Amino acid sequence: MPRHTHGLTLATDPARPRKPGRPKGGRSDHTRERILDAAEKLFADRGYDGASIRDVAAEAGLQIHSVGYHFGPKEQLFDAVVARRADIMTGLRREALDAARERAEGAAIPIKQLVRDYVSPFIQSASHGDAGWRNYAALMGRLANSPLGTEIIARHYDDTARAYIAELQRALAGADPEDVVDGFSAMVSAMLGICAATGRPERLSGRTTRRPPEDSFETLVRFHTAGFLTLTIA
Amino acid sequence: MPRHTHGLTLATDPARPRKPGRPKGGRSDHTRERILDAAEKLFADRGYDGASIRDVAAEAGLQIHSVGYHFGPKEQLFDAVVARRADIMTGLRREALDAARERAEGAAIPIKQLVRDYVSPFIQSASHGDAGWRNYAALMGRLANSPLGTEIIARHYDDTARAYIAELQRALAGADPEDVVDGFSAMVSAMLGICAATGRPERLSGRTTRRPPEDSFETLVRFHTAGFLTLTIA
DNA sequence: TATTTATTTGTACGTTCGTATAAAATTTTG
DNA sequence: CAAAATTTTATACGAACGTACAAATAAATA
Repeated sequence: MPRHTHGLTLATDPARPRKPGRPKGGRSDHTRERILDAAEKLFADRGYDGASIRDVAAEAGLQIHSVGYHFGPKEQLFDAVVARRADIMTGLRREALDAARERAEGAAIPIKQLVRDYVSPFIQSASHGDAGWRNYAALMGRLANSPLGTEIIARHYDDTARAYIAELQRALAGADPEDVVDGFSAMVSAMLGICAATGRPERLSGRTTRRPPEDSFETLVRFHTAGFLTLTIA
Repeated sequence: MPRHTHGLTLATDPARPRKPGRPKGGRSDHTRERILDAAEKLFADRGYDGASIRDVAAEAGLQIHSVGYHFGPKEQLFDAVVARRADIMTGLRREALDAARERAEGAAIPIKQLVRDYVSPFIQSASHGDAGWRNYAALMGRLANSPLGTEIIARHYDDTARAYIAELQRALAGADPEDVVDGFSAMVSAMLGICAATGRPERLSGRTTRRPPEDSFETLVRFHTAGFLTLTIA
């Protein structure tokens, strides 16, 4: 019977092929992680429709049907790819928000702190994480303005996004709440753009090598903090 | 012999089917515009790989091969869709830049003016233009972080983008030029996000109806102008 | 009026797509 | 050791894909 449910474990050795038969200890997580890594890479490079399940299986060194066996239809695989790291991302953002609330002792959290806390986990992962994180960052950029993408993003990111927006609105008491949402959306778009590695910044600046996302981090924080602060002066 | 070249004309009656045979006055532009409109809509809704040439032909009320006859391979059709309105967009931005230069009389152009001039044509078109412009805006949002998309964007938008960036760098003399490029990228991302109609702003703000891009325009200009201005205070 | 050119229609080819079925292989369970 | 459960391999199916070819039709040209 297929298992379309999953629990998150660490990826292990991604190179060794597997012989048929039931594995020891009931752990097929090894294979599952391999599939997710391959799908993450291919979805990032070619998009949802551009990457085929066959390609994913080949990239993972498996037969076609193994993918469907573990994750069901393509859309569920896609969701699983997004969900895996979204859970980590959301955990870090929630922690940071809780810590900031404690430090503020009932007062509003400073804007700069909110911007930094939301953006930092993503940029740090895209800068210092493994290749998987870089693929994930590129994938999220591609997803951002597509119908299927925003549906999945909504499922995994919107709750935390709303929590940050609520704090931003509190800190920007005089501002139009809709403007704050626009500012938040701009911040997220900029964050994704910095990590997406499209090559456009290089083309626009005449650079030959890519500027690491980390180097843009402080600029992004200051830029958007300043943007938010002008929203109060209506 | 197929004609894979084109000249831009106005779209005409998009509903009447066509009988075979050579049209009067050598004008097949009617058909070409119909195809571009259909492709624009479907590429925006489903992405490059998600929209098939068959769907495009059906949407335009034509047979499959008419599309290939007029535009050649799929990628050339895609480029033609982007190019059509990119030429208009670039024209407006160039005009605005020339006018601003004249008004500045040799001095640096104010940041707010540059932001407004670059963003305004796109947002105004997405707000007040016909359905084609709204589809185009959604399409550009989808393209932004994909390899094929950025390649095509580079071809049709980068020259003008560099001209604006040069003026921004001049107006922000103290700032790191790379930071200015980051700011410009953030501005473009925000512009696209506002026009993309993904439904995410509604979900994040609890709104039921969509906020028209026009209502976000002044906010976007102020927000990003403020962001640019902080780049000088290193 | 006869010929050429431009555009559309209709059909077809080979490939790839997502998904399904069947069987083999190995561990776990009783 | 036998039976059940799990995960792999292998193969297959109908549908849809991008592209191409040939024929038909009507305007333009001579």
